Amino acid sequence: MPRTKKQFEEIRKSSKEKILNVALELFVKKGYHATSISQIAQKAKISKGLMYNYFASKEDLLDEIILQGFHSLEELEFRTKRGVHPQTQLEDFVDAVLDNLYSNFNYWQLYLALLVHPEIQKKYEKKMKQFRDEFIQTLTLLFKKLKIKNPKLEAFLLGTFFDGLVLNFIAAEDVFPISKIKNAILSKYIKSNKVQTRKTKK
Amino acid sequence: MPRTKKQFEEIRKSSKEKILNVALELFVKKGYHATSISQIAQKAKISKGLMYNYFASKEDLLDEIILQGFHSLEELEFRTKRGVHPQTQLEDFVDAVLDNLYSNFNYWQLYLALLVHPEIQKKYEKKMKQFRDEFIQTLTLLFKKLKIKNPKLEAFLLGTFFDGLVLNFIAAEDVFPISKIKNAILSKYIKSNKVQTRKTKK
DNA sequence: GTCTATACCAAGATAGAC
DNA sequence: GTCTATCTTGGTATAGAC
Repeated sequence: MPRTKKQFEEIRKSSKEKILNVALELFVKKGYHATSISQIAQKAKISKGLMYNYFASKEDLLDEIILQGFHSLEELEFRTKRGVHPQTQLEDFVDAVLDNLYSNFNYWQLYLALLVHPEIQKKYEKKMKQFRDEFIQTLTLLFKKLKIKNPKLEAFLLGTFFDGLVLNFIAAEDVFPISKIKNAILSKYIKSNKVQTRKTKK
Repeated sequence: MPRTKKQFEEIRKSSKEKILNVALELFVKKGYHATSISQIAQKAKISKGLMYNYFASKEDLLDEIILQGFHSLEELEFRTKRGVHPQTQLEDFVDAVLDNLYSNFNYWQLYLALLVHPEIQKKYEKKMKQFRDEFIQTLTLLFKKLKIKNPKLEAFLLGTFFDGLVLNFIAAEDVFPISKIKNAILSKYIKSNKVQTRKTKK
């Protein structure tokens, strides 16, 4: 019996990757503890036993997913181009964050889920703190260039807002368009009436 | 020595309340699924069996806690005083939210923990949506009075910011003082240079 | 109202066949 | 590499004594 393209594709795709993808999806949707190995195996169409060929334990599976997640999040380009007007730099930065937030949504969601429970958070504390610090630092520098008062506080506030944004995207059914959000943010920091000088990607 | 009805009542209440408090603490710290009945019983210094005298199941316990949480959150006074300058109304509103955020921190944290997992969220969806809608509605009205452009979008943005704030209070070790945060928020919506007209509570 | 003992089950993990 | 069968543990929940 000949196999369809899709079937072939599925067989070809490595089992490990399938497990990782399915596990991420379920961990995000139901939470780590509420998701059982059986559920993951079932959805990935493999046996429970096979799981343990690729991962030493359930926790090990989580670790790999989170590592993978941090890697994706780190693609966020923190460095800002030199020689460009700081106003444009801020715009680029906000663009980059919002883009990343959309394209890596699953990982952001996982990141939040870790963040809300102090005990769980501890394990990945160091990497998370590093990520946050880098974020705040870049933004603070940018605000300084823009001559905004209390640049560090403002950086914290904007970072905080982005966290809330992820949260709301998870919860909300009626989402505000990203371009409106972007412009609303920028207008708070850039006094010019013509904030929207360029088209947003989305 | 015979006990009165009232005394029994009080004993009953105190045990139950102890369970509720301990469970809230553990659910928030470790998460619902990661917390076992044994752990709750141990920390509350009661037996596992007694748990089931007060609550039909672990899930029932969670339900009661969440109900209690919503009740606390609802104490937030959404209605704004009439006859007062809208600028002051906004200030009062922000004050009220920040105060509530501090005094009911545990419940806000629980609220976020529910929010991050779509599957869990579904169960309490209706109550949560109602709470959010009321919040946004009040704020939108206030922004309209203040003649701010896109009042509904701005209300969403500020609500989003508050969500992020809870998240950051959970995660961060170095927290910005509440009065600075308050002033930073207000200065974004009130153009006057003299935002800080009154002392904040904290 | 509170405890101990225990039933029952589902989850994580391993062994060994193919 | 993948499966099925099985072990082991720890969890929820119940029964019954005090």
